[in-house]
Amino acid sequence: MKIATFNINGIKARAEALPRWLEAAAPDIVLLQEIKSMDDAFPASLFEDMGYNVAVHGQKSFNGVAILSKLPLEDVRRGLPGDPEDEQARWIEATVVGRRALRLCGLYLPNGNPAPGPKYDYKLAWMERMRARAAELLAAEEPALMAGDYNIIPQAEDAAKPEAWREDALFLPESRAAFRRILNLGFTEAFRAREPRPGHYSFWDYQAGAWARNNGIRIDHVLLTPQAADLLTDVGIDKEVRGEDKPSDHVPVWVELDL
DNA sequence: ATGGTGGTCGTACCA
Repeated sequence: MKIATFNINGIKARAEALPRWLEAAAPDIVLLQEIKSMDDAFPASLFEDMGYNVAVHGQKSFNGVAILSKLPLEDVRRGLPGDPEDEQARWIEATVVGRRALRLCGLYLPNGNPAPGPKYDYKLAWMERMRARAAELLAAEEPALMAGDYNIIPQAEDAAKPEAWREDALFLPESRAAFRRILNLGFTEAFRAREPRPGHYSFWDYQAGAWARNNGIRIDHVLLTPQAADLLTDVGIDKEVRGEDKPSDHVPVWVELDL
């Protein structure tokens, strides 16, 4: 079962590129971020016509996450627990059942810039809430994954020019430590586990010819519980998508699970 | 050399 995460940077702007990639890559499940759409404006029928079930947690103009799945989506939950006053749409969960059940968590972690400042405080607080939910997933001792745009460059080798990110919220030591606090609860970072070599990126800025210069960063990640990691057979980044017409600034990152 | 591009909404904000 092929499960992908893809920050599409606006569903309206990606109305051609996203279906094109779905046809080519044929993922079973896709966790989408930055749909920048309200629930009722999301073109669910476009994907339903391609055989996907659709669950949306939308927001006007900003953020927004969704799940496309060829398997039925059960027990859908929207929003990251822990702060009832947080209205930003950055978290969605659902369960799919193959040979066994898999809990899916799709996330769009706050960017946090500029740091320091209130946006950075929000990022760190959000990550602490995520850590609590992550601990619950581990305690269940079942296959589960958390995939999405983490807005975290885990290590220097995950950036073409790490020095350029030294003071950025995506690479600050406190950001990376918060990411490790989640990871070190017992998750497997799927791409790193299967491809330890540097030079693999999932985001290239639209500005300053970043794609042409391969000035990228790896910030889209798939974290697996041990029971999901047992099922991992392959990983990949579909970087060629970045060079096609009207691309997102992110590309799909995927895992293959023997589910 | 502190620029540059893109999406969404609406003439500003976010990344």
